Amino acid sequence: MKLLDIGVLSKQSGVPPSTLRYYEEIGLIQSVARNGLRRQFDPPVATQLALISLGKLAGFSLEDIKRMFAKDGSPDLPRAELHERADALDEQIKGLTRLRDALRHVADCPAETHMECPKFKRLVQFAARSASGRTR
Amino acid sequence: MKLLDIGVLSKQSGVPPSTLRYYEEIGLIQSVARNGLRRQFDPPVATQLALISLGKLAGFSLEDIKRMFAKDGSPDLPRAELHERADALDEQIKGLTRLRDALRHVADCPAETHMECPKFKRLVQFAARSASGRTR
DNA sequence: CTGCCACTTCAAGTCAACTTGAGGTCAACA
DNA sequence: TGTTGACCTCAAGTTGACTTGAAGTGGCAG
Repeated sequence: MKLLDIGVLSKQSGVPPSTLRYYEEIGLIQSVARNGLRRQFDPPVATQLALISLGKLAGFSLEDIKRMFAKDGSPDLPRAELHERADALDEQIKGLTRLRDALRHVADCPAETHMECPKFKRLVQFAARSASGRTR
Repeated sequence: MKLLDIGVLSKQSGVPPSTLRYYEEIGLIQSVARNGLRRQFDPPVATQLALISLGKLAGFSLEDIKRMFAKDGSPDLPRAELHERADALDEQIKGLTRLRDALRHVADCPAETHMECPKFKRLVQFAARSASGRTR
């Protein structure tokens, strides 16, 4: 199997080498060899990095993410918890969707006073409610 | 108009008083009066707080959020930028949706080796791609 | 064989977003 | 009138996620 030099992986993934080293230090990813000094990674690490960036996007801490995946990078949670996470994501998606709708409403609504606009308030309160099943 | 004591607002919104003071310090919200020592807030601040928590959920920094809203808390961006933000949210929602789908797939897929499963990889790579229009 | 450059380690620094602690104040209740 | 409790200020501490800097190394290009 062809290995990826840290520099190559970094370029490919957009993640700086310092961050890759940091991720390895905290056990989030693993290098499998060295070429001289240089870390070499298995290609699937690229998928892992994609997963990590998604996890961050979803607001998970690196610790959370670490707990969600085995060292080979494949998800490592009991079925039930996976569904729980997925459900939580659904909630979050709902919140973001309503925030988006609120922004679009504001862009199109001629009213001066959005804080008083019932439609706006409804959108925001609703959105915040579904958002309050918190992650961070 | 009835004002809210910081303690009341805190209880109502779930945001600790220390955080409310901090938010005021950085100019994100404003108290309008004091009762003795105690800060008093206008009720619409509650809506502002909802908006702030949504913004954080979406991965915006407090600085970003501050720039997006006028001091009265109503969104304060040119129309075009509002649409841009909304579009960015759409991208983020797509990413999260695919992450969710990936998690559900894993929960239901009997394969041992998700990192090799083409469906899983496809979901993740796709998701990461739409996520890379970055926010933070 | 000599540079060069991207890597290496390790410690320390940075930034955002809060929280905590010390020492003080006020109003309301017993 | 005195005590209580929730607030006040201001400075310093904390946590997570990195980045930066100093001092060193290894392989490849010329």
